[in-house]
Amino acid sequence: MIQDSAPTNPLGPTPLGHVRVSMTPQQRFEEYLQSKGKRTTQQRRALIDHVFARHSHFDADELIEQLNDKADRQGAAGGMATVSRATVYRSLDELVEAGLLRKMTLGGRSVYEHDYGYPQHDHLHCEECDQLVEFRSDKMDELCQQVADEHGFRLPGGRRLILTGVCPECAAKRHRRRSPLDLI
Amino acid sequence: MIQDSAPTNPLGPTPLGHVRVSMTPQQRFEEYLQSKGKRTTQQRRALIDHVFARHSHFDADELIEQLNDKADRQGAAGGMATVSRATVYRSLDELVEAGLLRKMTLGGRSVYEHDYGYPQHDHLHCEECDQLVEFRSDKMDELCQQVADEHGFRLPGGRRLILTGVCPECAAKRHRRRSPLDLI
DNA sequence: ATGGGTGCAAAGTATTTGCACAAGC
DNA sequence: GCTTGTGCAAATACTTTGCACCCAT
Repeated sequence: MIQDSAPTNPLGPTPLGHVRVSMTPQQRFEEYLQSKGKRTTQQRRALIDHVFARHSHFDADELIEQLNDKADRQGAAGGMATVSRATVYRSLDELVEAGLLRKMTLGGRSVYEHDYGYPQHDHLHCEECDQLVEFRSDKMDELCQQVADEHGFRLPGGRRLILTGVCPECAAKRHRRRSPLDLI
Repeated sequence: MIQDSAPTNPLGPTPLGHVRVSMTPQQRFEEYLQSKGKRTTQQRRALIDHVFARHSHFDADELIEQLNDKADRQGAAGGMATVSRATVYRSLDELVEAGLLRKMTLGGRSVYEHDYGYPQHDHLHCEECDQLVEFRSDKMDELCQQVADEHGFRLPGGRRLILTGVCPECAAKRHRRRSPLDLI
């Protein structure tokens, strides 16, 4: 389970605002599917609707669980398709290929976030609790580009930069563990 | 298989030089083992000798393969212990805990590099060929610290920053693929 | 001798794939 | 109807773990 930086407000405003785009993710996905001769299925629709309902980081397992919960809650009447594990993995690849999602690897598993309609940014990752915090820095943009240039690296589709450390909450826990006085 | 930036010269000078340390990695590991009441076994010795014989990035599988090759080549006479898969994984954890190795996750698997006697640095990672290039940047040091501070993150034991993109070689291949003229 | 260490094989975890059936177009 | 998509279950890749035997102290 990926912890976002504001886990108590999953439906709140996105941390970094958003970029104006002319199509909804749904429309863009449909366009992508058509251009590839692929079909618009109930599963693909259910998946993209769910994924773009809110801005958060997630992995395949969370998504599978959430989709199945949702389908269960709506019951047979809701007409909501269930989506199998294999289809979720296959669809996530398509959404990445379509430029709608961005994939990154964090401590052994794949984590996804919105790419379409969302600005370039980097991440702070807490290695203790897995929390993922987004940040923007113009200086970082420049510096990354400079470093990449020096080594001939291209950063197509935007870079992926992850700064791993320990978040404030976990740092506090660590400190507490080391200071028995707090327990008196 | 992890590609290092200078794969043709595995025994050459380390990319970023090294830091003077008062103990060899072997000595330091032995010290760590003793402090933990652990034992100096043939397997642990074979492993640390091999790992610190040259500066490179590696994963568990490569290490297992290399150790077994080495033991085979030396034959029964060489007295070189074989090291099982499980022991390699267990020992790598110990070397990380001892501060001798640094572990990072790259595209789904764990990759290790020297930490002891090696300066702080960051990595460029090619997402096509998995090549890993080290770089040093004072500006990056400052900027990372600043970003971390702003978000209350601590970067204990040195940060881990990975900049993912496409290396010069893979960028060239990509370009070639898109330019059929090159094939005429 | 004795408690930690090792090897083996089995179990986990995350993801991919082959194939028969279902469903868009 | 024809082809793509889906679900299932098996396969794969990487890592961890239980346990009986081994060996460093």
